[in-house]
Amino acid sequence: MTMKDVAEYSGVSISTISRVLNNHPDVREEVRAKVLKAIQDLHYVPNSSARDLVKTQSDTIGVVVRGVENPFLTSVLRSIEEAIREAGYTMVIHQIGTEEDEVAEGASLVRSKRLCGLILLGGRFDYTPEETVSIEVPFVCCTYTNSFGSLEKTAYSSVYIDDYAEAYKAVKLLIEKGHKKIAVLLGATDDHSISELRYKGYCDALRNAGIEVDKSLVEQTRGYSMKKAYNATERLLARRNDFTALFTVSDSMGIAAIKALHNAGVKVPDDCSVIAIDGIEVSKYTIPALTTLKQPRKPMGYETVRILVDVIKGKKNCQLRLKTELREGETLAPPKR
Amino acid sequence: MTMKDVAEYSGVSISTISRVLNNHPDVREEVRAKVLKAIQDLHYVPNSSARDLVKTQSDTIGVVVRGVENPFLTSVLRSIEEAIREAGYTMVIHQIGTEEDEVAEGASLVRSKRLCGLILLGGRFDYTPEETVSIEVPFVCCTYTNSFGSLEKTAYSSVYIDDYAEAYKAVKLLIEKGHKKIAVLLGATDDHSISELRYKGYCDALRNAGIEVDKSLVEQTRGYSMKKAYNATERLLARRNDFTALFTVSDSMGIAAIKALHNAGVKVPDDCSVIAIDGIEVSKYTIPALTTLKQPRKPMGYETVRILVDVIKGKKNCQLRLKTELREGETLAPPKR
DNA sequence: TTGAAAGCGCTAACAT
DNA sequence: ATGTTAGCGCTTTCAA
Repeated sequence: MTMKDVAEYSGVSISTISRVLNNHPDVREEVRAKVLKAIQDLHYVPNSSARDLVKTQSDTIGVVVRGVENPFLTSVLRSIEEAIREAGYTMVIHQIGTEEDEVAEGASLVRSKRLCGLILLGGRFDYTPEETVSIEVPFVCCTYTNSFGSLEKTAYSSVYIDDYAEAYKAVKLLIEKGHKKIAVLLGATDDHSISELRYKGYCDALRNAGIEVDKSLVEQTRGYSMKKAYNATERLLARRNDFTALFTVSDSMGIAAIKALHNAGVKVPDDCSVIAIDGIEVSKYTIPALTTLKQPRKPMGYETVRILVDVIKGKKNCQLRLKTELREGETLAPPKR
Repeated sequence: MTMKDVAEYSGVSISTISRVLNNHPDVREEVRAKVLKAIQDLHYVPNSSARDLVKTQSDTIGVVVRGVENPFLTSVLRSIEEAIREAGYTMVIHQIGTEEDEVAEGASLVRSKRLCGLILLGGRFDYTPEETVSIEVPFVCCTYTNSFGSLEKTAYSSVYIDDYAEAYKAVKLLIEKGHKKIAVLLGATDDHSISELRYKGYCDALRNAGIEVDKSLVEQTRGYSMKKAYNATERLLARRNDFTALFTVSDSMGIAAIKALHNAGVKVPDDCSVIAIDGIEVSKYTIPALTTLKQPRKPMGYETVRILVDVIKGKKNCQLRLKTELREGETLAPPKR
């Protein structure tokens, strides 16, 4: 079933079919109707390979995401998908594992599928100009920006929250409640990731309040699974049982940590307050509901696509910083001791 | 950057490049090495549109999923993706909204991308032969089967759990604990969906235990979001406050229901037991941890792909029924009253 | 073992 | 307003 079949069926040439398909103006209404009917009758669907081949670039935007199992990224992905569709583009998702490199994978995807743009959803913070040139098309980093890298501002776009400042804000909330012994659960303190930035925010919030950072209150999960967060909390508890508050870098970690605290007989929030960053849906329904700084997931996805489309159409690259909003749950209380 | 460039760079013809790319045997080792080097030097990546165009079918498997926001489906998707990659195929995901029709979308995708096979992840249970012929390639229903439809067994494949029997099992567990007033939370009782099947299992488990089905203990959420489940539980509680156990058709609903019960002062499991079906990760970490029948998500994804690939290669269609496994949480107790 | 050449289905420039 | 035709980059006969 090709354009040729449709052409024969409706008694016109294939160029006319093409014109109808692409909404070109110069087709007689009568002919257009006839062709449309033929397309319907034959259940004709254009071959996108042929279409992409002849236009040396497609209308396809690639999204490279490291692991769809992350519920936060999943919900951003959802809004990216909506936005791409609304903008009239097609999306192709490419999932990668923890070890794979999103830039290399993305660059390969661009060439292979002749993408017109690329979205990196949850990636490294330290790209170099050398590696990103290989991407060749406009790209935007979604949920993060090039904090540790050496990219020119004009070379990429990003939509992100200020991880340092937001973590600072979260910890400050704990301090304002009266907490002094505040533990933190994070991926790692020195991996050039979101964790490192948020760790800095944690440290500075403490220092600016005159509290010294105590390394034995810092626990690294070495991964983002709930299981690892649970185990890390157990390690933390084995070492220290006197902290009155806990800051976790993600909601998932927060939920797992609360469970570990609970199982160890530590009541949240009475014995220990907990605050996190993300604001995924399920953490509204945990008991107690998690207090968290909610990332604007929907705007994040929509703005990412808007900026990408703008850059594709010739506008300048830009970095857009979004703000979180406190979603009050039930995990905050003043310290008892 | 095309094969032509690589050909010129390495001083051979494009057919030779093609042979190297496709691992054809008759290429001199020396020439093969030269070509491979050229490909590396030039960072050449084949244009998949051109490749797909010439081979009238691609090595691409399409996955149509209704809403990635469903955490259960998301984790099945993850294993499908792994399995497809391991089998040497490429995956294209197509998300659809609640109102769209997966069969029509899938059929269109097949023609548009010349797919060699299709996976429907979470779809309707009532396909007719007339609509599925349009799919044209082998397809498998993942997480469900054609319980309400009229498809011949030879016309499709599926990998699923026995929703009726598993719901029966869940409710039986509650009955064995001594419960008699058992409420149920589901999407709808008559929508030809997973909810309807599980509702039947609920009814029969009660009847076989000599308990009459009480309609006022049946609450329909009319959707699968946590918010709707929460609100439905509130409606249920407003109507009845004497049930001692609750069966929910999904983990997400179960978590939301527990929250609603908790907020209404009903203690889980002391005042009310809860059991669900799915076994997603987060429900291990809620307080109390949800008792649930865990679906074999990983095997489900892998078996789906294995069967699809088999059918693509000429084997017969088949329906594979998997079993759940009880994951004991902390939401089951005998009734107090 | 290698090269030349004919399409795969489509778009767009050109011709009518 | 409509038809003819030259590719887009690749695979695959067929010839050498």
